[in-house]
Amino acid sequence: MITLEDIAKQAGVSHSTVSRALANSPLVNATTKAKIQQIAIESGYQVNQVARNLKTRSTKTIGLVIPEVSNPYYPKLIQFIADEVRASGFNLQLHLSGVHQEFEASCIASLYEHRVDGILLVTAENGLVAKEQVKSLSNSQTPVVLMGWIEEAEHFDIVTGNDAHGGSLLASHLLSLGHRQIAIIGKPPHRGIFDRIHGFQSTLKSVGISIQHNLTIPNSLAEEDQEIASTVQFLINLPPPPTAIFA
Amino acid sequence: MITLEDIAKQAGVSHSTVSRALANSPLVNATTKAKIQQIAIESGYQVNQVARNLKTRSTKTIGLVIPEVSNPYYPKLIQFIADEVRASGFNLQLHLSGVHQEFEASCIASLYEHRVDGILLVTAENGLVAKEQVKSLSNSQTPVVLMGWIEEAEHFDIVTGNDAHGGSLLASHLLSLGHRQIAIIGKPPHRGIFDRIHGFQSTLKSVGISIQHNLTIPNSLAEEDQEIASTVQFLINLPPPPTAIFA
DNA sequence: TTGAAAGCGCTACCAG
DNA sequence: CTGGTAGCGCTTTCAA
Repeated sequence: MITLEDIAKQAGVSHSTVSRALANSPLVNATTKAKIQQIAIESGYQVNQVARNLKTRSTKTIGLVIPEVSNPYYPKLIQFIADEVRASGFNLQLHLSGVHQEFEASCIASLYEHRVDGILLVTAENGLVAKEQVKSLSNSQTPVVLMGWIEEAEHFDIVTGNDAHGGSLLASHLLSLGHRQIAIIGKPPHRGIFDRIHGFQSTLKSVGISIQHNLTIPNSLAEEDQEIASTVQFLINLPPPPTAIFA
Repeated sequence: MITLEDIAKQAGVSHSTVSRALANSPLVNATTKAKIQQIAIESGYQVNQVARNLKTRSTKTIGLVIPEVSNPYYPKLIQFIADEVRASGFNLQLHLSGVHQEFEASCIASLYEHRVDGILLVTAENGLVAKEQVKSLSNSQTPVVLMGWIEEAEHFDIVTGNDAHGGSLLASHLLSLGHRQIAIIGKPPHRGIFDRIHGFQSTLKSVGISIQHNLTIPNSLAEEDQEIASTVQFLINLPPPPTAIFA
């Protein structure tokens, strides 16, 4: 492995000068700089980021913890994050925390040990599993941002959708169109949907519309496309049928 | 950031001893060791892998270069690799080289700079873009394994499917079933399929069956499901129709 | 069983 | 403009 020292010898200067030259510092004589850079290229020198990271106390890498990758939502997220990270001149350390986030804690530990400059932690149905770790990390220097479903946001930095508000907006929209007989398909399989339905229903209630249970179809009856089709059929055949369906 | 030295002070020993104790070395007095480990846990010490990597000249991480992640094949690959890497106690540094592998070279450079212990390079339709880099890497200490389509394997370590042989096997199978009128759907959009068709056709030829061009449907006519359906319809209506379709 | 010391390759300070 | 030197935090000899 070729080092700064090797180049220094070849160029007849000190390794400090080489370091400066390769960082394109204006403190180096232009001729010397050119010569050094030339030698560096010819010899195929590649800086040792490990040493640099140790010295500068920064790794220019961010850690991404994501449950899995078979759910197509995650690859999309990874793609976006990876592009952004590269564009900013950072690196990505990827850890899969497992479908049930069973490795979440060890992923975080490993990333901290590698002194990544920041952690992006994507949670899933189980919420934030390694809560204590994240807490102690935020007390340290490492910034952590959570994405996904988090039960209690506490003092964490977090990016998530406001599902309840979304549901509420939907309800307002339908109400403004004059709908009063509104069916609901889908029972909460996980938090986000629960919140959406909850927001939807409470807005309905707030204007005095009571939830009609015969119009509320639990999710278990509407998992497959086919079942959804027949569920819709059933709703339409009701006397009177709903004028709108929230699904 | 808490270091070995901090723990050493607290325990009243030297940092060398702490290092040994945390590595569970038998050279350390059992009582001291227990005490040190206790302090380490209480203080929340986490080893600095950057420093360790510099000293040991090994990073326990492998670099994965993959074109993109929207093609569902790649997430599957990532999942598998990530699991294996973790199971072996390694870390994963992920780089997306871009749909057309436009970043392949810089990905490899970055991984080398980080002194990863090995690189897994997945190529796509463009083949191996950063050929020179890989060559010089294999001359260095960093092992590189290529996956995907590679035009010339040269001296690289490579894992790939034998598409031509696969096509040939398919042909033999159909022949053994007595088929002689065999249609082919799909023109090569990329190398693998080209090879498969080629292997298929040469096996056909080798037993004296000439390729019937009216039975060979170019891919451009069969990209969408719908078009494939009508293509099949067309083939079946031929006088005489093929008895088998290779698609 | 322990500590002192060297050194991984780099950056950055301080003199000159 | 340049070199010497210190030191990032760790592992690993070498002596004691």
